[in-house]
Amino acid sequence: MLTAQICVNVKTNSIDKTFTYAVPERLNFLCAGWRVIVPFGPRKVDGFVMSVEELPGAEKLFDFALKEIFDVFDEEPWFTPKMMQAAQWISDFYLCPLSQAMSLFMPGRNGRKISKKFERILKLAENFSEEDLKKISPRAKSQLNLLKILREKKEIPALKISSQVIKSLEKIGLIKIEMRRILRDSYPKIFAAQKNFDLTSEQVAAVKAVEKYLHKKIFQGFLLHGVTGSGKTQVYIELTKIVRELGRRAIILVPEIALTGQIVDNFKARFPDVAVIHSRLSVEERSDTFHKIRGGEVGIVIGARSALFTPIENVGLIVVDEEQDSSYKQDEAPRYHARFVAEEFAKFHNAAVIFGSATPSVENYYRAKKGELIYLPMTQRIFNQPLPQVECVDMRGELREGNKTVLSRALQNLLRETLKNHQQAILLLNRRGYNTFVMCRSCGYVVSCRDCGLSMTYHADGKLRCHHCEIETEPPATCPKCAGKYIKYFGTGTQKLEQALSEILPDAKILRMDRDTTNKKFAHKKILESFGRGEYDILFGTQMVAKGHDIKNVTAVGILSADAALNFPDFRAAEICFDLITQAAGRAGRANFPGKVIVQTYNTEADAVVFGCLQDYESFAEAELSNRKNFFFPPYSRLVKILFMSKKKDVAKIFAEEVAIKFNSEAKKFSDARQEIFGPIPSRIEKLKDVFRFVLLIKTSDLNFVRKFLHSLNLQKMPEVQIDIDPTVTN
DNA sequence: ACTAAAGAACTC
DNA sequence: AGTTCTTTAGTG
Repeated sequence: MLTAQICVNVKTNSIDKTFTYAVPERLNFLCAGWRVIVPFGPRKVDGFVMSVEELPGAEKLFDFALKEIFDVFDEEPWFTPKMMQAAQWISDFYLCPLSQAMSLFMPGRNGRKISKKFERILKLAENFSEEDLKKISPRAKSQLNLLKILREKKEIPALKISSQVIKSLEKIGLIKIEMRRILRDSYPKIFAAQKNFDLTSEQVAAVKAVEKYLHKKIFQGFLLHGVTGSGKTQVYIELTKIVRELGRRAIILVPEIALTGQIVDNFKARFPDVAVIHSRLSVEERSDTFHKIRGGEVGIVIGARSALFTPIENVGLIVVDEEQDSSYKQDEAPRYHARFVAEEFAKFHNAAVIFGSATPSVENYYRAKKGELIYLPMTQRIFNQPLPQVECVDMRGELREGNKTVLSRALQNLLRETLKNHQQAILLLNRRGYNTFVMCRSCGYVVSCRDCGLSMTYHADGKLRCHHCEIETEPPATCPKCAGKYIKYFGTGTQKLEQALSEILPDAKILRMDRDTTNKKFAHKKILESFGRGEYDILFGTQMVAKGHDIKNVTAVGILSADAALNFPDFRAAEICFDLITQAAGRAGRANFPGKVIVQTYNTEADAVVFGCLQDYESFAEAELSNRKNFFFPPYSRLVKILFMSKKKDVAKIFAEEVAIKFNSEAKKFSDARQEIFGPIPSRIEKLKDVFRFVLLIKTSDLNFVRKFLHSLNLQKMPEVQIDIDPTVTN
């Protein structure tokens, strides 16, 4: 009997095995990779064929009757062997069900039918000859006309041709009709020729270093550490050219596609076969892109982290641009880190992986120092532009001297001067909304979200909004706790900054960019283009103003609250703060004018601020590494976060305590490696929709041991437990 | 003794 | 996840 191992796509953790199904005769062509529909219990679900084998006497091997596969989903296998290998690896490493890992490789979460658009194409019949023209009555002018056009153009869409004409010509066998799939692509083709500048010697060196490995077709990781404006993109392009000439393909990962329009444009302008993949594409667009990739028409895939999960074959190069960016981590299951997965995939493909950044993650910097990654430094900006001059302003001093606004006097002066010189400025304030929290002056009550307990932000439309779950409420007129009337609004968000700017600089044309103004597709691009054309003087907003664009006339940058990032209770806070300062500062003075940057802070002594203002990555990284070493944080350890949930507070906590005790005793018995377990502690979001949440955090130098331990307790199968390997948020 | 509700087991 | 089977708690 022909049987198949099927991974059923049901949304649950408790199933992590395949099921054996009988393959009916009419589906005897099935092989690994097909998506199918199978009966499962009382219902029908979609599933993935993991393997097909002839099992003689299968009827007797099981003490139940095998069910038959019901139907197929597509016209061809959906998963390539590489995709299945990769999914299996993700499932094993991140302790998630295989079905969940497989679902990453589909345009939508489940295999629902996706509408495909077809058009009818007219062609001349193969045996068409000049003689055939005479067969047609001279009165049938439209028919003759069509044949003549087809003789010239070989094919045309049927849409504009009268159906009667097509019918009669097809009837006598002079033309044929083909169906062709229309592939939707919302990215316009770019034809503008890009100037090719001569590479700097550092760029040449970087390209040469990688090129050796590209030719050898073996795995190797690289850290391309280039200051902002050093031309990392050009290095990616040169390497992609080499890989394409070798007949292999490239994957270029960028943090969030909306913020990185320029990299897409640069690639599209130079290569004819670029596909763009990211989460804002519709399922249909993505499905069409998959189809193109599967057909081998695509040489380069650019996109956010999900661009790793396409049917691309024969990959020679994977680039992870801005590798330190936290958006590479998926914060829902499967909780993979695209930076790590990219490296693993590069191993599968015998490809080179390039991590690029102006401020590398200290993890990768450490690996580069050890020689695990080949270090490619680029310290010079192209055209030898000087790095901008950075000044640090202590906001405690401003307050003492009577300036209560969000803009220090130094920054106000810089903005005035910039406007006077007809140059542009960028201001970064990493909080959206109007006021960042609402508090009762009498009892200190802070209005917080009913579901997740985080403080609510007041928005200019008069609503309070939770920035975690986006729930909306009306602001209370009196305190819900003590009924007091003195409800006050504190903290400045981008909306309030907008008002402050228009008061301080009434003549300036200002443009806000944050999540609230960039909801629509391509809104980022439109805002940046408009600013780039000089239609505004000041662009201000959240961190998205600091990323991935290059606007020539920007000479001033203000970072309004550099240490807001520092106050997050997270071991990466300093790194994020340093990164933010460097990114923002890098926007200034990229063309002919030297830039000036003002960093406002309440914490002038912090390493991240001090070295950030000095633009001294090495010193910062060394200081940070020594901190990480002291506290046994990555790269000196790896982290595993386990979240326990329950409607009853004690149940979650007690279970977590039991796991912690068990871990300690098992670790003592079976592992010599250094490991520490913390908790249970209440999660940052202590209670979400009536469910209590407790966290255990494991620091380990033996990740395999921890994974085996969790597996032995079957924690990955429990719906009330979430496992996060290499978490970015530890609470 | 009986019933309703909560938990556990199972899905080829 | 959704369904069914099993155990437990609640009722008079």
